[in-house]
Amino acid sequence: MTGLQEHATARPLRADAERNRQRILRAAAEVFTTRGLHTSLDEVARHAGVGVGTVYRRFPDKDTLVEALFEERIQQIVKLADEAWKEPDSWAALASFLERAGGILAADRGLRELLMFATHGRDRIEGTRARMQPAVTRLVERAQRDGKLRTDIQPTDMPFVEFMLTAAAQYADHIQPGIWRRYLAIILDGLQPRRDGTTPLPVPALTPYQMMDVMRGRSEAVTDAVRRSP
Amino acid sequence: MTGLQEHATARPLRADAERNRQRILRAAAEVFTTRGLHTSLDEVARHAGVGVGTVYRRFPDKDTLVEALFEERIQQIVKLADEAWKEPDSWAALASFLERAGGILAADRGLRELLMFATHGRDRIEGTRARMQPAVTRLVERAQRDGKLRTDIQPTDMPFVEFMLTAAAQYADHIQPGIWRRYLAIILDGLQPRRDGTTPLPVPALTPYQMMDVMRGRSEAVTDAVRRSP
Amino acid sequence: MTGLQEHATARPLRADAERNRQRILRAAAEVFTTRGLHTSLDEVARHAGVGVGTVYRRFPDKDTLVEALFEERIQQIVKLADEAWKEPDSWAALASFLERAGGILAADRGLRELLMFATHGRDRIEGTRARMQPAVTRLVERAQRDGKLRTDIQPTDMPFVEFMLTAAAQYADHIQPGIWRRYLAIILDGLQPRRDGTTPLPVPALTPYQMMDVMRGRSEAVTDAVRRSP
Amino acid sequence: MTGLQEHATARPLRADAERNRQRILRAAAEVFTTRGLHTSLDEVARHAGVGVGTVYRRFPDKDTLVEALFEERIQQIVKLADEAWKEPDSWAALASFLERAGGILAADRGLRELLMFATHGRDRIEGTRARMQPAVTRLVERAQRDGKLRTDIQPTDMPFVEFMLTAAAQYADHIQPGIWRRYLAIILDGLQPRRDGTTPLPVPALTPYQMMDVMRGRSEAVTDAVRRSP
DNA sequence: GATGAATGAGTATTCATTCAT
DNA sequence: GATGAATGAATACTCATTCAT
Repeated sequence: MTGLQEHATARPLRADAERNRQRILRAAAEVFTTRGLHTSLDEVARHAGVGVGTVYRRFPDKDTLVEALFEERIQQIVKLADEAWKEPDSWAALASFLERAGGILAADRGLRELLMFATHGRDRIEGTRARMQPAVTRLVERAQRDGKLRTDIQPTDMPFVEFMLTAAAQYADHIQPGIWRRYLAIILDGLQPRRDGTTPLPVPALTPYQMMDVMRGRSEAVTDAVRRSP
Repeated sequence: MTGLQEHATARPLRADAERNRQRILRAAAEVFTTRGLHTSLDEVARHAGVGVGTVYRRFPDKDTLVEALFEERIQQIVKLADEAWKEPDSWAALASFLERAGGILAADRGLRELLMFATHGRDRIEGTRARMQPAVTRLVERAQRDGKLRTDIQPTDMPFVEFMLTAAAQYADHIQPGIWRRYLAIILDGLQPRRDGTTPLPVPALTPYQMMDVMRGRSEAVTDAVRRSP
Repeated sequence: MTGLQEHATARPLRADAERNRQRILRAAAEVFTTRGLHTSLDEVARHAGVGVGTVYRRFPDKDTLVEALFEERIQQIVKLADEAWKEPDSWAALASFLERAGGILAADRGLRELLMFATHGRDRIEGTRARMQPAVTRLVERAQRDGKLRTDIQPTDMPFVEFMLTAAAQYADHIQPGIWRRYLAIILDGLQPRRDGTTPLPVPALTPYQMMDVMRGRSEAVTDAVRRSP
Repeated sequence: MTGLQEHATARPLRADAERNRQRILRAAAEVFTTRGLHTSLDEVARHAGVGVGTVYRRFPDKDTLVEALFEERIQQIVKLADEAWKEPDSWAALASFLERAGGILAADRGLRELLMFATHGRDRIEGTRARMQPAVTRLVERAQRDGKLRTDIQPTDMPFVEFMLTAAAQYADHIQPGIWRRYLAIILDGLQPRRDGTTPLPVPALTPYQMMDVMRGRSEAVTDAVRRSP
C-alpha cells in the first residue's frame, strides 16, 4: 500500500506481519517526528503496541527502520514532483514543488534530523532517489527552456535547496512558523535569470553520480546520529 | 589571542593550567570536528593527554566545553564582521563577510553540529552574539542605503544565510569542497534588489528578540545532541 | 510469600523474570546487609549472577531497589504486630512485638542503614506503614486500658523505640550480640506506669501526620546515603 | 587553645600553621554539621579559605579530620561530665549530664553521622575516651550509692543512652525539635529502681574493654561513611 | 511468529588524594 | 609551607541488540 514492499525481493509478508510492519512504521514516524531520532526502539515498540522483538524481526536494526521512514518521505516528495509537472506554468511548477517539499520537511523533526545527519545507501533507497531524478530533471529543464530558470542550475541543485530550507526550519520554525518560506522566496529570486546580470556560480553542481555519494556518504552519519541517545 | 580567557572574572589561570586548558580545547576541537559532538570526554581527555578529571576541572560539564569552543568560533565571526566594515564597497563588504563566515563553518563538523543542533544560552554566548549584532546591522544598513540590498531584508536574516550554507556544506563539502559557495552565490543574487521585480517575502524576519530565543532555544537541543552517546 | 509482587498492578512477571527478580533481591539483601547501602548495583548484579541491565529492568533505580527491600522487611514487622495481638496478656503482647521487631532490625546492617538514613516516600511504602499503624495502635491502647502502659505514650512512640534499639544494635551487636535487648528492657521499664511516680514527658509525641513526614523526610536522606559511593 | 594539640608528640605547630588548623576544623565542623559527612574536602577547604593541599598538610586524610572533630566534641562531653559532678543531687547530676550531652548531639548532623557510623581508633581518641570514663563512672556510682539508679547499670551503658537519643534526634528533630527529650525521659524512668519491681536486664553491659572495641570497631565504619559522597 | 527479558558496553560526572609550582 | 592543578578509579544509568520462552 505504501510501496514499501515493492522492492522486496523476498516473498510478500503475511498479512499480520505486514500489518505489524505498518504499525511500527507509523509509530516510529510519530515518535521520531515529535521527539527526534534518538528515542529508543523500546519506545517505538511501545507506541506501536508490539514487542521490541517484533521491531527487530521486521527491521534488522535501528538504522534500517530509520531508512525505511526516510524512503517513505522521499516517495512523497517524488509524488510531489510528478504532480507539479501538471502545473502548466513551468516556473510555478518548479516553485510549487520546492515549496510543497519544504512544507513536508519543515513539519517533521525526525525527518529533518534524518536529512541533516543521516541516510542510508541501501539499494532500495537508491532506487527511490533514482526515480525522483527524472521528475525533477523534467521540471528543471522545462523552466530553463522557458527562460524562467538560470541556465547554470542543475537538477542536483534542487535537493540542496531543500537541505537549506530544512536548516532554516530546524532553527526557527518553532519560534516563527513558516520562516523557511522567507528564505525560499529569496532563493527563488536567486534562481531566476536577471536582466541586470547574474552572479556566475563559482563551483559546479554535483554530478548525479556525486549526488549518490552524498546520500551514501551519510550512511555512517545515520549510524552516528541514530545511535546518539540522551 | 582567542579570548578564551575573557570570561574568567577571577585571576588568570596558572601557566600550567592555562596550557592544559588550551590542550583540552584543541583536542576537543579536533575530535568534535572529526567525529562529531558525541565523542566522550574520556576521548577528549585522552587526545589532550590529560586525565578526564582535568577536563572537568576546567569545564564543569560537557555542555560548557562545547560552549567554550562555540564561543571561540563565534568570536572569530564577530571579528570578521568588524573587518568587513573596512571594505569600501558596501555590497562587497556584506558579501565577503558572508563568505568568510561560511568558510569557517564549512571547515568544521563539530562547529556545524553545534550551530545546527546545539548551544546553551549562557550569558557569555549571549554577550558575544550581542556584540556581533551591531556589526552585522551596520553592514546590512549601509548596503541598503546604497541600494545594493533588498530593503525587506533584516539583520536577523544574515545568521539564517549562514545556517543554510552550513547545511549545504554539511551535506556535500567532503565530496565537492566549496560547494556551499555555489549556494551562497545564488542567495546573494536573491538578496539584491532587481530592476525586473523582486518576489515579496511572505513571512517577516525574526525580531532580534526572537533571534535570542533561537539561540537560547537550542539549549535543550545541545543537551540532546551532546548527550547522545553511541 | 514476601508480597514483593503485590504492588505489581500489571500482569505477573514471567517465570524467569520473577526468578531473576528474586535473585536480585536476595543478592541485594546480602550485599547491603554485609557491606552497607553503598555497594554498587554492578556488585549487586554480579552477586545475583545477572547483568546490571537486568537489575535496572526490574528496578528503575537504586532507590527503588532499596525501597523494595525495605518494604519486604516492613511487611515482616507488620505481620509481627498482627501476630502479637493474639497474645492474651496485653503487656506481653506489646513487649514481644517490640522485641521481635528489634530482632529483625538487629540482624541486618543494610536494613538498619535503611531505617537510619534512608527511605523514599513512594506510595507503596506509605501504604505499608499505614497498614502497620492500626495494628500497633491496638496493641498500645489495649495495654493502656489494662494499666500496663503509661497513658502519655502514643502509638507513634513505638517506631522510635525501634529506632533507638536499632542504634544500639548498630553500635555493638557485633561485639556483644543481643546487647540491644538490654536497652529494650530499660525502655520497657520506662514505658510502664510507676506507683512511685512517673517523670512527665516534656515533649509531645509526633502526630501520625508528622510521622508520615518523618518517613517522607528521609527521602533526601536515602538519596544521600544510597548515592554515597566510596 | 582547644587542647587539640595536647597529645601531639611532635613539636607544636608554628603559629600560622596552628591558625590554619583551627580554621579548617571550624570550617569542617560547619559544613559537616549542616550538610553531613559527605561534603568534599574541597568544600571544606573553600569554607576555611585555604587550599585543599593545606587541609592535607594538617590532616593526612579525611578520616583523620573527621576524627579530630569527633575528639573535639568528645572533649566537650567530658567537660560536661566534670561539670555535672558539681551538682549536689546525684540523680540530677546524672540526668543533667545525659541531657546536656544529648543536646550537643542533637544539634549537629555531622556529629550524629559520626556517632552513628564512624569513629577512629587512634590513640589520642582512645585517650580522650579514657579520660571520660572516670567522670562518668563517678556519676553512675554516686547515683547508685544514693539508691537513685538501678544497680545493674554500668558506666558503659551511658554512651548507649546517648546513641539512642542520637538516633531519635536523627529521625525527627527537624520535624519536632527536642523530641529526643521525650525519649530521654522514658529512659530515665527506666534507669531508676522501682519499688514495684524492675525487669532484670537480660544481657550484661559491655565491659570497658569491649567498649574500646566498639569505638575501634567503627574505624572501618568511618572509612565507609566518610567515603560515601553523593 | 511474537514477546519481552537479558545483556553489557558506553557515557557523564565526582572526589579523595598526590604533586608540581 | 601553601596552593590548587592533575589524576583516575568509581558509580548510576541507558539502550541497541540478542535470545529464551
